[in-house]
Amino acid sequence: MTTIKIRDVAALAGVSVGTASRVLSGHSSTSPESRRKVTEAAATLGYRLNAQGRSLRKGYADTIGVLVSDIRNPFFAEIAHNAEQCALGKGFATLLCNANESIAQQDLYLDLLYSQRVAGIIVAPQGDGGGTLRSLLTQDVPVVFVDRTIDGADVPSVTSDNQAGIAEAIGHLAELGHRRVGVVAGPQATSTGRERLVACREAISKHGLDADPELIVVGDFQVESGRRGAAALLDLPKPPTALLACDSLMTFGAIEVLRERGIKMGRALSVIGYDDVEAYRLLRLGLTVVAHDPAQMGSLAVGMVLDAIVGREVSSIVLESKLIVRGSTAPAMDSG
Amino acid sequence: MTTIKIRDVAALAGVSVGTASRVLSGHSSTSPESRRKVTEAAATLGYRLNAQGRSLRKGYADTIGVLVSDIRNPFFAEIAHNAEQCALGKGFATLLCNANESIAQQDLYLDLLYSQRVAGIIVAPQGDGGGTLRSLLTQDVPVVFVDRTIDGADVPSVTSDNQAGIAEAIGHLAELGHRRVGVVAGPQATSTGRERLVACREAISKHGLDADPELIVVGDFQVESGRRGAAALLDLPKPPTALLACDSLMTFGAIEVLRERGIKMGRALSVIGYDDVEAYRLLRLGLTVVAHDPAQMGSLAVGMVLDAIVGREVSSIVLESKLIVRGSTAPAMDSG
DNA sequence: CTGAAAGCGCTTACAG
DNA sequence: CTGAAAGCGCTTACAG
Repeated sequence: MTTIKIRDVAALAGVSVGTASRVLSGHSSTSPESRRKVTEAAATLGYRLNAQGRSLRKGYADTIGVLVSDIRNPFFAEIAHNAEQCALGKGFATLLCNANESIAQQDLYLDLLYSQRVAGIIVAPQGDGGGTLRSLLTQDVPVVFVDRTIDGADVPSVTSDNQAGIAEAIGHLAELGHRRVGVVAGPQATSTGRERLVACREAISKHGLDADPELIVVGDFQVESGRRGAAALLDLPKPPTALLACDSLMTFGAIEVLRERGIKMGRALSVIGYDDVEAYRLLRLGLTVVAHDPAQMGSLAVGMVLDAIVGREVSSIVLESKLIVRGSTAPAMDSG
Repeated sequence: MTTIKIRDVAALAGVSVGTASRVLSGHSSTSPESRRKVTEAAATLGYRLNAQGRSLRKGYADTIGVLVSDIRNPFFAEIAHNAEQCALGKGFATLLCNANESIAQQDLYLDLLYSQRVAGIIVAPQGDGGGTLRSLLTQDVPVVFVDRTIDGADVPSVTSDNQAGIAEAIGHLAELGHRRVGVVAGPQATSTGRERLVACREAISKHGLDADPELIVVGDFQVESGRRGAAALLDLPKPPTALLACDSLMTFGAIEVLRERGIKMGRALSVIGYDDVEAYRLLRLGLTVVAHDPAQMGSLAVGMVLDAIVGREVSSIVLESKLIVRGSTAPAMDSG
């Protein structure tokens, strides 16, 4: 069962391969008669295009690459899902890749996507922009950053206003009378991790809250680090009266610890989570969160990369990020 | 900035393209001297392989395709993640695609994967095996089904023993004295949806439970259908005393309804969920579940497809599926 | 160990 | 509208 190629279709249809190609790709002008014959022959033989051949000749493929940092993270799953659906609507298939929060794996998949000559790449990057990422940017494939950015890289991005969301969150806690706010920060190898931590420090200082460095622990955007971070904060000689976790997975971890210890959110401890993911709703614990919009990020990123592909100028977009107050934050109880 | 090709590397290194290719792909024998020169030239120029060219020539790519039914479903995200990591360890990059529980989209991506000439395809299929799927099976690309199967298709698969898990679940409820068990079943276009529903009916009949057809509602493996299904069951003139939802997303939906209505699980209503996904742990509501192992499914599927690629015989695997009893199931309260 | 050459499957100016 | 031919970037027998 040798795989059949356009030459076979042309032979059966009694036309040249050129004509067969023109019919099959639907581009140039063809006579109704050849259209009929070629279409019929292709159907009879079960012809299926070899994309390698086409792309090699055309110099690019009708695919875009989407590289997220962690496909099991519901926030990124949402971005990926929306990007993919949106791209599909515009005639581009998506190659979805998972960096698994590893720079080495990010580089590997970036290499893969480039070597597949995808028309464009959407990536939630990590690291310092060295390695494959840097060299990729010197190639002529459009790249768009989503959610995260790389310092100094001249790449259009769609991100959230981390600073504003965090400022609101800390401001809210300050208003409620909290002085010691514990922060489970994200990895400093990511722009979101850094920006949110900087914003925390600024807001803490601005409101004159306790700037004890012990109140800040750095996690890695994974559930387990949220657990460890929250536990460490609670075990402090002088524990915080409020907690802020800087992504959804770490928020999950933190909440688990509270549940295990029987600590009621909003009473003994105020808690603010990050990313208003669907799973929070299920918890029905009325979690106050810093919310932004992964679905919109995904769609906008696709729009940008498609614009870039056709050579249009694109500029970065910063989406809103805001506090949604629910029941998990409450006035501070006097701890001293 | 024209993209540089192997010819440029060869020129700079002062060797033929053949030698350059041999060095770069690391296959055939080459002299240390040419290795040095070519490697250096490639580095200097920032050469990056064009996978289109290579695959076209070799007839296949070092990639496998993984097509899941819904990337936002944590169960499939887990399968996808493990498959991808496992494949990477064996030197294969993964092209992850999302059918979004749509047969049309499944076909589209199947087409894409085949046209990319991936070395093998892992798919959680849906539908009757018509369309692209059928024609794909006549091609010579190895296909492995994961989680789901297609009736009559001669394709190796790694699945869970749905029948056993469901039998245990219903048996457990029968033992607790439940007579009216409500079932939120999965879509009948999927093998898992069908198998689980059949198993429910069998077990209900075997234990002499109430076989009222109103007690069975069919959903689509999405949260919203779990909500609707559970609501419909609870609104029955004679509502069930126990509920079984046949996948994790529908379980989420059902739980939401219970929470909204203030129904305590395990007291007023016994509940059994499906898939022991991580998110359940967070709920800390002690959900009794039918559990199976998506991570293992993903790894095993990769092993099978790689075996098939090198021409080894592979046979289907059925993994265990079992009931984990927690607090959400309790003896039936007399409702009459 | 190496070079010259053919060819993987496709598309697209170029003539006609 | 159509055919013949070149060429996309790579690998691999084939000689040497």
